[in-house]
Amino acid sequence: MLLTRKAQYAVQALVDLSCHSQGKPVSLKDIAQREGIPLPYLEQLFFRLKKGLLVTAVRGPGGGYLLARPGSSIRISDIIATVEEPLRPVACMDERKECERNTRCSAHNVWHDLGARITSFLDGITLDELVRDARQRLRSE
Amino acid sequence: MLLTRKAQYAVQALVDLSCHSQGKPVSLKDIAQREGIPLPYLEQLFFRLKKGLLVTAVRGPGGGYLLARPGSSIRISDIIATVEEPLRPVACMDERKECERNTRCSAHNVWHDLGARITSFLDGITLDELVRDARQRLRSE
DNA sequence: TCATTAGTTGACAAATCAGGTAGGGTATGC
DNA sequence: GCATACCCTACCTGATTTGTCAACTAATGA
Repeated sequence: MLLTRKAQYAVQALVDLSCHSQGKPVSLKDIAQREGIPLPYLEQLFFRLKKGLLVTAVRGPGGGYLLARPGSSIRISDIIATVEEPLRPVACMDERKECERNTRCSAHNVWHDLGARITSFLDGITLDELVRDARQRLRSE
Repeated sequence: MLLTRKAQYAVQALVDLSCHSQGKPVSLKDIAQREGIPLPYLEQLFFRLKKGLLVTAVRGPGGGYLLARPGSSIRISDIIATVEEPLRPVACMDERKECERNTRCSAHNVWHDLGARITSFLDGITLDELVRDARQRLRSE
């Protein structure tokens, strides 16, 4: 599996946040309830999202989180990169330590190209696009 | 990670087999040595590959495995599908049991489209193409 | 000022899964 | 009849993911 729940949760939560914000902070409690995500787990995720400068926190009563920048400038790949380890189609594609069989691996190019396609696909979708989708779905129900 | 070692090993092993066969069976021992794959693990894989009708076995001394059909008709996606569980970009894309949040999941379409792209990419590459690559690499060394 | 809301942070437990091992078997050719 | 090589199942183990707990800090409103 390419993406773990972490990434799914993060994307869903940010769509939810964006949908329900209207300029005001949204509490994790609300997001957790609406999206069916365990609250403490969501807290961990938003801790990372904040460090990754995708959201800002507002403390105290009526507080919550806000998008740190417009949803049109947040790509799905940004979200994923913030909460997960770097994506890789196969184990040996890890950039940090070069695959010891790289040179002889007959399929190396395949994995490499596959990774590039995945990345470019996720680069091409913004949070706003998902929000629009979600709004449409809500309306049509 | 999208693909496990199982898939990598299987692809590599079949390329190796195809490269070294010349109509005669190739033993797993040889493949294991050349490719650096644990022999008992390779046996497990080829058990599946045989059930998946990608290879045929020849028993006894001088035996080994043969491709069950021409490498030009074996797609990378065939190999992967045979040894691994169905590919899925995220956990909830499992076809067997429908994701309970499918309907509300704001990112569902993204995961779905991503999966389709990955599959079509791997559908488009045949074993023979990899074999040609591998031969070229051997020659240029 | 004090109760309440809500984010902060680290430790840790449960579950899952990849990767590999063990250890039998069975067919074949010499 | 024995060495070779495939056949098949069951199991182990360590890493990772997922989720929980608990104690804390900060901000706000009554």
